[in-house]
Amino acid sequence: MTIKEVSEKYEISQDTLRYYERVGMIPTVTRTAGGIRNYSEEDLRWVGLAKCMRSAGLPVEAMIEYVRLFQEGDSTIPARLQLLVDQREALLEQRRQIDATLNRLNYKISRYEEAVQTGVLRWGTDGGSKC
Amino acid sequence: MTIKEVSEKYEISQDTLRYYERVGMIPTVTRTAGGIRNYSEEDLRWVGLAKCMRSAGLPVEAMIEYVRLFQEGDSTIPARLQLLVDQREALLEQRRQIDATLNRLNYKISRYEEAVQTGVLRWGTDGGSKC
DNA sequence: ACTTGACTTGGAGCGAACTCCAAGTTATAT
DNA sequence: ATATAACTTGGAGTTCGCTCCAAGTCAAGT
Repeated sequence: MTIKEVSEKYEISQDTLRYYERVGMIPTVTRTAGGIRNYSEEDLRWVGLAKCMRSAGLPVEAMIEYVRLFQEGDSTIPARLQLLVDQREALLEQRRQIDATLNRLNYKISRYEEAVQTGVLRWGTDGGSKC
Repeated sequence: MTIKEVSEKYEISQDTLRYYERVGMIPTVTRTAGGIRNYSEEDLRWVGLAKCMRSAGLPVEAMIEYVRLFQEGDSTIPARLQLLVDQREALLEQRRQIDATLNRLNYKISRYEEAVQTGVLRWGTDGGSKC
């Protein structure tokens, strides 16, 4: 699969695909004899994983480290597990923050909807929101 | 309340507090006769709101726009409502991404935990994860 | 053989959100 | 009165994650 096709399939720019490879966020991609990228099934799985992690906001650095450990072989399995657990914890924390902010946003939105209806904007000190 | 106290209370650096004010993410803070920041209750509420929104990853630009509309008065209430609704939608989308990534991460973690126990790393094509 | 278009690398540039610095001013403690 | 610490502004610098560019190479069609 060419870089163009991968770019379209995953909605990632060609520049970004090359960047991911360059910094080690995915392992070096298979090439043709002429040196042109020819993504294999496995390459595509790495692209998919990279896209997934980035879309949730996990740092590029974490993926780089994961790929590095992966390439070092089975002895790094415990380290990889630890890394994944750490990143999961980060995502759970991020989700808690989002939920707290959603609560606050929902409260404000309800006040504003009321205001748009009645013309009166009631101002609690923000509903005692925890965030 | 001095900038130092606010910085400690909200765990935001003094530089960041000044930056938020400078770019308009919070309205201009009350000053003493000598020109030193003396955060009022209302100023603190703005700081709290800014911190909340940023901790969830909402763009500084959105808060700047919200503050701008707020200062323009009641005629902007519908616009503010719209802005808040848009930001809520962005957060909900972000949370969906996080959940998809958590699913994938949980799957991988379970495989790795198994591997650490048994010494065998079973490799599905990633559990058919949707992300 | 030649043109056209897609691809290559290396490196520079960019927007977001801080973060740091310099030079000067204000408040506090002796 | 004076040293010291905390504050002020304006602007420069940093990090992250891309994104763009230049100069050159490769591949496909005529």
